[in-house]
Amino acid sequence: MTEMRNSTELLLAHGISPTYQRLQVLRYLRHHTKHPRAEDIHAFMQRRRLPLSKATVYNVLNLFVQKGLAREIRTPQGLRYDVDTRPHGHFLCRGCGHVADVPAVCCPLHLGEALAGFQVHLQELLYQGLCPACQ
Amino acid sequence: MTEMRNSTELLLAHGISPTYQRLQVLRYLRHHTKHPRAEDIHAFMQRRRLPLSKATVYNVLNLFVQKGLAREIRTPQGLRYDVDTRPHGHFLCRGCGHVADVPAVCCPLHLGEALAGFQVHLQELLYQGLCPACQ
DNA sequence: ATCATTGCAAACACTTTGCATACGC
DNA sequence: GCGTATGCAAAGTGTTTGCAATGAT
Repeated sequence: MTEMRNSTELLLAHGISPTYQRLQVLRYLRHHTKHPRAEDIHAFMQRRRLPLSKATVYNVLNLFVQKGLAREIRTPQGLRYDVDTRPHGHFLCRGCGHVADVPAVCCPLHLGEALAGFQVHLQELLYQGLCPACQ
Repeated sequence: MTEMRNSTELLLAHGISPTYQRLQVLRYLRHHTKHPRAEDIHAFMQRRRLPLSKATVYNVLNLFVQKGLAREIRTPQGLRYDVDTRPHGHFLCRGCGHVADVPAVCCPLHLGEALAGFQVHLQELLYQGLCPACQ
């Protein structure tokens, strides 16, 4: 991913004080585009012997979501995280478990008369099936 | 809901033997359009003193999903169930927790070139926000 | 009699929380 | 030094599972 700004600035811009652990999590999210689960992040840090407990991973991720820096992807295998908060959907392959991005084109934020009077704050679009490699 | 066929026939048509408990769950789903959680179904049966354990509720719901008789709706508050398996989305109100249906018009099953080569088996579309009554 | 279904309770996975320690301005 | 963040372990939640009892054909 092209880093438009460095991760410290990104945290500050979202009103989050840039601690060591938060930076590690953010950097992981920005460089690993596989939509990881909390467990993946924790395991990675453990492997690298970076200090970051599981509780902190969850705390940090929830903080990011709350501050609008990341979003959750609800899959049958639990929550995954994505630093790309622009409207777009996801495709979950039932074969390999990989989660791919789906362009926003496919998920209209504007509902037209279908939901007139409803205030939409968030949309989640998840496709499930088989990716080319798993068919 | 208009019962096109009775619930026993519906079970049989999906290759499910129509036991008492399965019929109760199916009837509940067909008559309560609020997209209930497993817990709601269990609580309802308890109140009515109908014999149906929590484990059986989960077993039956999973069986229905597996047999294509119902679908899961993944919300921040857990799984909800819907007997309407036709493609359509849902709107979750963050105020009252109500889940409303969103017409299929808004959720294209055909992805065009966006996901060419991917086999789509299932799509889930969830909007979150505030319903007219909660604004 | 046999096979499927149910119910209970225990197990389970994932996430959150309480509280003491450690850190940073 | 004080307010905040972290880490550990325990608690919580929603769901699944093992197994014995029950029910149906």
